[in-house]
Amino acid sequence: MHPSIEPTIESTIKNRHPPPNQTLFDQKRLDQNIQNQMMLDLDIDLHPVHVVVPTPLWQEFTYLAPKNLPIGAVVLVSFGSRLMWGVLWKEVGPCPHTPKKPLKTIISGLELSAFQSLILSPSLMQWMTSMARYLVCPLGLIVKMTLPPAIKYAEMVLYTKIPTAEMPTEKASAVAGCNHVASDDGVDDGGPGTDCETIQHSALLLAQSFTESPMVNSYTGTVRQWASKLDLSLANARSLVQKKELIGCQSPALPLNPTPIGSSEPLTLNAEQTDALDQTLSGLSQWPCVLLEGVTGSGKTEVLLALSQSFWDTGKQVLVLLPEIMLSYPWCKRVKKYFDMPVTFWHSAMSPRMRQEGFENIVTGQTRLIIGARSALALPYADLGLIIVDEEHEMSYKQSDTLLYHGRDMAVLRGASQKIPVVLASATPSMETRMNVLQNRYGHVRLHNRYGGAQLPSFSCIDMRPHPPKENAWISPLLRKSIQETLNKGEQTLLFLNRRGYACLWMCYQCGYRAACHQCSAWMTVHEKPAQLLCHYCGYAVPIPDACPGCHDQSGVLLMGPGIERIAKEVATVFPKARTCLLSSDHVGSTQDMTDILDRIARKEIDILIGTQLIAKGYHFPYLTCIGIVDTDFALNDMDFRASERLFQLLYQVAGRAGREHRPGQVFLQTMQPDYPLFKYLRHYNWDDFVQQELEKRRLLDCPPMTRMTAVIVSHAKQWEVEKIATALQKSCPHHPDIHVFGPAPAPLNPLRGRYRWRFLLKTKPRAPVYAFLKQWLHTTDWPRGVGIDIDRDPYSLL
DNA sequence: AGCACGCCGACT
DNA sequence: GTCGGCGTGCTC
Repeated sequence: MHPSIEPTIESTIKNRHPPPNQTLFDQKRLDQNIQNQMMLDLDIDLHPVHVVVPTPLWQEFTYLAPKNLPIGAVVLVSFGSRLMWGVLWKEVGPCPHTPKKPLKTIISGLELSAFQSLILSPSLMQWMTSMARYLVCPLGLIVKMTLPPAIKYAEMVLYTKIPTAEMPTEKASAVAGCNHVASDDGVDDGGPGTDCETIQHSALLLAQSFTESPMVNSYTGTVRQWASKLDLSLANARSLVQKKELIGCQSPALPLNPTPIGSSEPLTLNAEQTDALDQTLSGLSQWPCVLLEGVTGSGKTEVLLALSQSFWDTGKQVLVLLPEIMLSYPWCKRVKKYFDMPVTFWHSAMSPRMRQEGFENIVTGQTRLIIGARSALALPYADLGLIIVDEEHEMSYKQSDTLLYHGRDMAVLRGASQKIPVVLASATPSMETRMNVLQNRYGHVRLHNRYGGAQLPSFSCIDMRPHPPKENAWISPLLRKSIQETLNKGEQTLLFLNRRGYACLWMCYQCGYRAACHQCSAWMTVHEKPAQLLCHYCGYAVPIPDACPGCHDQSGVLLMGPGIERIAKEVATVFPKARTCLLSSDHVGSTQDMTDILDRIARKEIDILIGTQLIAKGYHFPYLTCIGIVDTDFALNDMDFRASERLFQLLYQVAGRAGREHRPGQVFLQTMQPDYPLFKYLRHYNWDDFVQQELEKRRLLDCPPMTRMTAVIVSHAKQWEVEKIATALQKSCPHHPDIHVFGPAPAPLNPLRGRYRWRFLLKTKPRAPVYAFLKQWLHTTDWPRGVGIDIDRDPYSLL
């Protein structure tokens, strides 16, 4: 049995799915076949093991596995009606539970035991367990992140090349046939269970003989990697395997490719950066995690790249986590500037081909720099040496695609589990990270100055009270004047307003009807570009009505609260000649759109940018010198305890876009409350004092980071069902001295997406046994269908 | 979560 | 008569 036969097993089984007029494939016969094949052909000892499959189930599933398969091996099993790749998690005792049916046998993993590169390390598995416990979710969901769906795991087999000239034919055939030795009964003299060891042993010898021979190219890779190395099509590379020119081999000892990295342009750091690099390196020997805090434009990225290089030099992989995939473009440009090395991207918007290629490169260690979104965090890296979490404070790290977790926190957890150093980078670190620094749990390195002597832009408030903004006049005369001056100088302006669309409310003059979302109890936002009313919470959209649905009046509507589209309209009338560009998630569909726009800005093809928080991130605009913050007052009334922190970070980041090179920048903040304390700190970029008073405020309110919180959300399509369950839960709530349960209370914005939600809020002491508490409370009874119980650890949104 | 099975309405 | 809706139940 050659390893290349392995995918064939999979496809054979898949082909057994019911041909049109036949009954379903006979699972029992299939199992028997596999088992027989294993027993007869290979005479392998089987034992019961738990395999964790990527499903959201709390049960454990027991299979029979060959004894030589290691814990952590990635294996194919038949699960229900389909085949799934899972992880051989643990061996189970001689007498596990008594299943009604005979246990199924692992389908593959056997051939791979000698050749596969995919075996999860104990420390990775430990992190996965910790993560499942933190999230209070089944392990299967974590496995789903580590082994993403739609990856062809059967193709993860490693091959090495037999140089046709040097390799004697007999040796080659002996090598290629080494598996047959095992499958031919009687040839091998070993007793039961030794065959696989034989395979492994010969494979090992083989691998050694190759790597030790100077004549032989020791490159090791998957078929796909060979195809790209030899510049062949995948099919041609596969035929090399058929022709035995590529033969299965064991994963070589890491570092795989300690080849030096070419550099296009030397990466030179200034004195402050060099100092920061040294401090970070020494900090990482002291703390598991170091915060690199640098003002916007201080050249953090260069410090991080220099740091990464020291890990690449030892063959280690570096993972850079970004809150938005859009940010990978500026990062990639910076990398390409200094290093001539392959970069692997990992995010949700990748094509299946890129995904497969990237996964193979990550797992085999072919790539040493991975730039990715949160989802890249759980992958089974060959040899991860450093995790960088850029823009550490970004709340978008905590978003729920499938599971609700904070990318930064899980990165720190993985670092701790696997002894991988973690660097958090930000100009405006979060209160949580700040707190960890204050408690001496993290190291702290600062960059105080902008790179190349650039200055932070001057910051001034424009008091809007004397001239309150009028309909279609949201830009104050002072700001207008400044924009004009900037235009005259041929420089760029950014108008910032964190409100998508045209207006945030559609309201009838006559009867006061306000357009609301049917599913979310939220007002519909008026959009112009696709002309529609849109719910920002669930995406429900309707055409803008011609007449008021309430009173059928056609005379007119009031559009309350300007969005950026409306500001754009005002700009068009005030500065008709200026070239403008709208930047929000509604106007930028893809990474490509974003890179196009960023390039246009860099080429000075745009004079006035009008954008939401999308532009506040980490972009570099050399000609941007004037920033107008149109309105932030709405944010001052936010009930969320993190509102001030968020606003400060947002405005600080927006301000950081200006005056990045030698042109000094100016920021104008329009407000009705110029005396608001936050603005006082902001004007002087006084982050430290802001943090101090903010932490004091949190202490008084008993809020994070002084205390930990967990939200438990009960949801159902019917209002009274939720109330019933919430009340029942309140009664059954256990008691623990370190856990205080508040609620239940109906969530704000009820219903959301057609579901009613009630919330409990748990405030807990640092070491409180939250997992055990929640398991006992919520998982002891089976809830009726339609009931949702969601747990949000360290919630960031109170919605 | 998937996916199959199962039991009722509108169609070539 | 079937195609197809989604309710229910299972996955070693």
